[in-house]
Amino acid sequence: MLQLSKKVEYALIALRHMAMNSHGHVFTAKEIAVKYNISYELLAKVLQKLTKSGVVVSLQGMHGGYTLVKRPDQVQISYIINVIEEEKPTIAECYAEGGEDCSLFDACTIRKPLEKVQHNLNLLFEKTTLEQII
Amino acid sequence: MLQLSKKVEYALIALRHMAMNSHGHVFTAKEIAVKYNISYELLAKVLQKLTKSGVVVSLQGMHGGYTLVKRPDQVQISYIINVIEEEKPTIAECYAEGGEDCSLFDACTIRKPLEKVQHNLNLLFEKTTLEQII
DNA sequence: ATAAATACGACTGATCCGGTCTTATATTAC
DNA sequence: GTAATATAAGACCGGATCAGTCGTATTTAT
Ligand code: SF4
Ligand code: SF4
Repeated sequence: MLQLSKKVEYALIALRHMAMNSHGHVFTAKEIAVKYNISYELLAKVLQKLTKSGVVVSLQGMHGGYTLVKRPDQVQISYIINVIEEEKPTIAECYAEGGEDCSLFDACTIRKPLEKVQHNLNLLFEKTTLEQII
Repeated sequence: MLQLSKKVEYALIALRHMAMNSHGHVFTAKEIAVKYNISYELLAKVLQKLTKSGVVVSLQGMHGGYTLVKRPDQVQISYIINVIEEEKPTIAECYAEGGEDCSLFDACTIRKPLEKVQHNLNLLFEKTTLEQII
């Protein structure tokens, strides 16, 4: 309940790892997975998503790997979650994109008031960047 | 991901319903379930938990039901979640009570920094009370 | 006695999620 | 040009969680 998924945690751990060390350095999925005891295949998929979203760039082939290309203070946690989960973090399905198919939608009396909570959650995850977790 | 469970939503809807109407009034699980299109049995279990935690009191037998006994501004959402889920809302298992059995615990580098986010989430759910969603 | 309500635990089906496996492709070293 | 090493991408699986249901006991007003 309310918890970040493992994939998001792995993304944050990997990104933090990259941010901590010299910028421009290339890290392989394997070395990060080993260092932090993360499933290699899973981490690889996470890094692939981060690549597609432009947070890191990848180099294929031998001596390949991933490089962080955004400034840590420009990488919002909300963005990472959005990239990995492929949806924004919401406290109820009706706040997600096109999520008006809750059967209670019309009768629901808490949707409107909870928008404030949702908004505050957005602010929290937006103001928290990679830099904060270094 | 990050979403409140249906049970928590049902609790909030029911509590709001009670708070809106005259204090001291007795509401049955059935009438609330019908009004908001919620599974009766599920709502009943939710109200039972709220009873055990002292947010409402129950009257058994005919003409029984539930009555809100706390002032809306005294009922924190964090408390409701805690009661219904039987655990505090956390963004990672390691922040839950006795939740140090994450296999990454030692190697994890984001646990410490994310405490701040957890703390802010706590504040958000604590400062949000039933009164805010009326 | 009967009806109407809460109390409580067992059960079920669907969905989600962490993790694995397989195959393809790209790049470098030799 | 072949072997080695890396990313890319998608299929697959087993366990856990969760919304919802059911059955049964108990309480209380009429
Ligand atoms: S409409 Fe109400 S019940 Fe449905 S998801 Fe939104 S808040 Fe929850
Ligand atoms: S220790 Fe790290 S990986 Fe484990 S639950 Fe806490 S934050 Fe997540």
